[in-house]
Amino acid sequence: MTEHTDTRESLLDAAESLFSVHGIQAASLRQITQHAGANLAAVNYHFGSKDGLVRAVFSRRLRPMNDERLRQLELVDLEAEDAVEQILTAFLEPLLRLVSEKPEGVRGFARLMGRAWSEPSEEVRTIILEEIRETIDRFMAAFRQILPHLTEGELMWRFHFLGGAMGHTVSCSYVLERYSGGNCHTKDPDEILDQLVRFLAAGMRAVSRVKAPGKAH
Amino acid sequence: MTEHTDTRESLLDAAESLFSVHGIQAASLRQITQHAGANLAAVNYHFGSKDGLVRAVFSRRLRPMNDERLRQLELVDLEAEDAVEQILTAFLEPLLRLVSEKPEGVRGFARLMGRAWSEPSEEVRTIILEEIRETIDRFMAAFRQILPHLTEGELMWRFHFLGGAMGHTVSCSYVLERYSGGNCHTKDPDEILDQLVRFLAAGMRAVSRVKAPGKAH
DNA sequence: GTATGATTCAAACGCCTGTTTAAAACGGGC
DNA sequence: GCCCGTTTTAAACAGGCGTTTGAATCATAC
Repeated sequence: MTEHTDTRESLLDAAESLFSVHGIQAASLRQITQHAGANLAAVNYHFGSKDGLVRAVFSRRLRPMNDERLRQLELVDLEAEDAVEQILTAFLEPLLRLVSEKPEGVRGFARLMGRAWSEPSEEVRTIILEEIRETIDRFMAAFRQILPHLTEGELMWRFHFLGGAMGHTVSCSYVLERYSGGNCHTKDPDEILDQLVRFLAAGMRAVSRVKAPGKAH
Repeated sequence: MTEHTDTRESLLDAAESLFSVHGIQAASLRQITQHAGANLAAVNYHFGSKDGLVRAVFSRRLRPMNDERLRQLELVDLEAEDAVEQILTAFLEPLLRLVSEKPEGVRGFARLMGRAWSEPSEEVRTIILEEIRETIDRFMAAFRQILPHLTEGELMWRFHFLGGAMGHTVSCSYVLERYSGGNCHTKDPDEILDQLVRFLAAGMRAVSRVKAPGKAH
């Protein structure tokens, strides 16, 4: 019988944690296996290669996270005055919630996720993009519906900015923590979410470059 | 006589370009020196170590860029209605201009810069932070002056989001290029600047969490 | 020309990487 | 008891890394 998920899971946890601290490339299999209490060869046995491990680390969390995002999106009232805030919350909350999750490794994933957003490695970006593409399309569609005066290009730019602010926030808000001298509570996900939504909602609502801001073309 | 800046400069160019494509850690000295037409030992001779090279790559561009930012900030009319846009432009334009600069390596620096923002390596972040700290303080002061209703925490969060959107934009707008199917002109710095400023200005102006949005406390 | 300091060069150093191997240990079915 | 597929183990592999060395080359000053 296969499926002794014990060391397999330990490896994922250790990898997730170490990837988030040192970066994917810099975290070696020797570190990871030692941290997981497993043999060096275990990674290649269970995942085929380091690349396979990377893929597994992301897949494990991305799928449930994006499912949750879509679940929350379905509950949004697109007619409401604060529809923009509701959509943003649906997109951001499932990620930000991980920041304060109990096992340390999960918290690491949020950091890892934000950094992976701008990974140099084509491989990593491809993995994430495949996993997240449908989610992005669905959220873009929602924004398109409630912000019809925006051009398609504007919509994409703004979603791009949104992603940048989000990724930067989850991956290095600890920099802000040190720098702000106690003015920012970077450990409180509700605070982060509130600040992010407030900022991004205003940005999404900004007047269009084309002249007619209040009416669809 | 010392100061044969020929290979020294070639090394900086090659490093800048390769760092931006593969990441700092993944770009090897063998790649870099070969790309620069220099000997492997040249890096250690001219810069002492790979770390020294990294430091030099950043310093070469950061100082002039931040000088230009501060120069433009001095010209901003803080009484004007579009003061927020003016400040944002002063901060963003010097970086975005590099994206379209003529030598390929310079363009690379913008990408590198955006990615370095969330580098795992403490070393790299320290280098950048030292170089940029005064600039950040000056821009924060300007925002504080024209947005007095914001709390200190809110100001920092919003500047943090600003940095995230900016970094993400310069480091991986090529992803957007491929994904957008021609709707976004990611090669046109004026277009990028316009979209960014429009979005971020609205975000900076968003109502404060505390109840009094129009008046200072 | 020759001495001098700066620069380049090929070669090697020791270390760490991801991966592979073949043998050992384990664990339930018969 | 033994068998067999799964999992673990220690050891080695080939190759890349940043760095060091000491001799060769170059440019200049005398």
